[in-house]
Amino acid sequence: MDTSLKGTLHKRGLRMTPQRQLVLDAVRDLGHATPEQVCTRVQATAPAVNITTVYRTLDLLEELGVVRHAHLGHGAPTYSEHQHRHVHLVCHRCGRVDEAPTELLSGVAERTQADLGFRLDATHVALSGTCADCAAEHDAGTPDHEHDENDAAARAVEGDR
Amino acid sequence: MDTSLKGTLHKRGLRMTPQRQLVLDAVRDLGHATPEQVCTRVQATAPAVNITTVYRTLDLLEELGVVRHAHLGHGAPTYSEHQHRHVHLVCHRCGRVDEAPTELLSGVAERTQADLGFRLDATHVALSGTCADCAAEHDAGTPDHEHDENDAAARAVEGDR
DNA sequence: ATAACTGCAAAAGTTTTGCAATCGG
DNA sequence: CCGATTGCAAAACTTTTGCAGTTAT
Repeated sequence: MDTSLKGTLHKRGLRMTPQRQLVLDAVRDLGHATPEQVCTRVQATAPAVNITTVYRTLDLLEELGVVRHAHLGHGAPTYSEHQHRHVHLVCHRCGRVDEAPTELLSGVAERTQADLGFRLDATHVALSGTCADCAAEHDAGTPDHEHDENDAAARAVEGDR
Repeated sequence: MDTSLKGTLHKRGLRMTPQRQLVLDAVRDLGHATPEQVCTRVQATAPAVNITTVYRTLDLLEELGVVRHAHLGHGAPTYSEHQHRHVHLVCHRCGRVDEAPTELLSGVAERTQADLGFRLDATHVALSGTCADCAAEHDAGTPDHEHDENDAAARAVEGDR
């Protein structure tokens, strides 16, 4: 079967366009990207492409199963290739996104299935925490902040319970 | 130490107001709620309260460590009591939110710490998947949809690779 | 009294929609 | 050619901000 984007589109009576190829390329290159980031990347090559088209194309590619999105914490969803399966580890201090193999959650998946009948989709998940660098900084006593997450407040009350 | 909201506020030179109490009550009652939902709930009692106040109050309560927010998948963040620690399991078919004890992820936390130095915050996380009911429906061959997530598309292409 | 707080209106940011022009097959 | 696709402008939302009036202490 035809696995190319063009082929996938044609099967549905849809058309191949330069914009669609560029959006897909951008998603592939960027790894995890918000619609805005994808748009910027696309516009580096084709400045005329409108962000509306990016939104529409991302939706379409997702419907086709070519890309998927995950919610990595704050506002915007991020898109990545559907094939690119992994667990996201988002640092809520610096925003960095680490990746881990989906096997990381296989034990958890078994337990949610057994206990609650809940089938875990490991790839759509974003685990939140503090990355190695920020943890080191923090331990070294550098109390700097640059993000919106509530880790400071959380820690502050950690002892309350 | 004074653990009441009033006391917590006073320690910082802030004031107790009916609005603040109502917002906190709403968060407690609702379990997981978006700012919009909190606002609706508050307005059931005090219709004059503005959504701006709800946003500001949620931010404040979070800063005080009284509530926390988590990103449960789609757009809006949801707020819950800070003490109410658990892992969220969001069904991307029906939107239902199950809860599981944070211990569910303790093994994972150890591994991310060991492998990547990543310190997992289990409570800020939303694990995504299919809840028992929707899984049953799906297995029974009822292909109905009501949500924005990409599970259908994902499954559709599962065989492509 | 007086500084914190609130409500309102307006701004800012993001995503969606309507439509005429364009372009792929 | 014909209908899918695009770009633009405007709409629809959600969240934030500025300010004058109100209220807790």
